[in-house]
Amino acid sequence: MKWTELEAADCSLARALSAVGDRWTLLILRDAFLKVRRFEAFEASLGISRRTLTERLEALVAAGIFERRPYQEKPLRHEYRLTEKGLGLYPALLALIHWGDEWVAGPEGPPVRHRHKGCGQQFRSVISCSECGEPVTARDVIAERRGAAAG
Amino acid sequence: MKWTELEAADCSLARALSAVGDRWTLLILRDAFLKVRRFEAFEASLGISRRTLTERLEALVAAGIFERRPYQEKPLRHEYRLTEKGLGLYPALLALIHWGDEWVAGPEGPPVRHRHKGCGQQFRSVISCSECGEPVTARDVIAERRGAAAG
DNA sequence: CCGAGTCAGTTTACTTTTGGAACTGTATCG
DNA sequence: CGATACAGTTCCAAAAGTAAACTGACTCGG
Repeated sequence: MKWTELEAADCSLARALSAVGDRWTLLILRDAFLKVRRFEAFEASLGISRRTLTERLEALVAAGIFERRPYQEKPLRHEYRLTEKGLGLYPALLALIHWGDEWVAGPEGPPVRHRHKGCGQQFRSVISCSECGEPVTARDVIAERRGAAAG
Repeated sequence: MKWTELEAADCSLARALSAVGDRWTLLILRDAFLKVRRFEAFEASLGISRRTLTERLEALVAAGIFERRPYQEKPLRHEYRLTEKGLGLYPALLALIHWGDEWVAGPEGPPVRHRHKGCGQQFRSVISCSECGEPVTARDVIAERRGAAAG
């Protein structure tokens, strides 16, 4: 199977992954959420090869997750900024980070804490139900395929 | 950079990705949450090459995300089941799926809907603050590095 | 004006990973 | 006995990734 085929799959996860389901891509997004915007800054922060970085940035722009916009002329230089679509990935990143905090953190605990501007507290992300507001785990959910019910 | 180095990074996302940050791995997990457990079943469902599937399953077992347990003797056969650590990835998967639903679904809308056993309703996942319960977006969060504050 | 430095890539040569198909080995079924 | 099921393993070619050097527009200091 090729990754272009995945895009056409009738599965939101497969489609999401065809856009961002790659090791480097997710790390690039992490940096983007930490305000990294320029080619050299991504390279320095990640240790990614320049060729691969070029490819990933192009793909993310093509996917509408980054916007490539000039930040100076003479010489013309561009920076990469998250679009609304890109910002929408934040919950997924946060969920992954908090899984990492819980299951694979070192002895010193999570390296980064997150503070909620709204209430001023350090927090963990909680996934909850849009309808009743209760927290949701894998065991609380039934997946139903369009049309018929399914496991 | 090699992916073994990533594991040692002082970043929960990097560590999480060193375990599951790969296109196939996430799709394997999707199937696992849909009760797929056997080698041939994963292969048929995914269209992954047998070699790559073998590798990924071994890595997931080594990471403690899958447990490999016999389901028959004569001939001895094993199945792959999610551990608690693996089940803990559900919020991240769900967040990614709902991002896919919102941003990359086809004209017919999301292929799979999720129903909450607790309240019986179809729902979307909402990421919220563990302290105040309010929904959280990228703009509501300040990341603070261990020790000192940071952007 | 010259040489060094900055930034964003592109090119080249080499290594690693992946895909796909065939092969292995145990066991059951008819 | 031959066919089928299952879970891999092995082989080779193709694709993707790496590091390092190169390009090209421009700025700055002297």
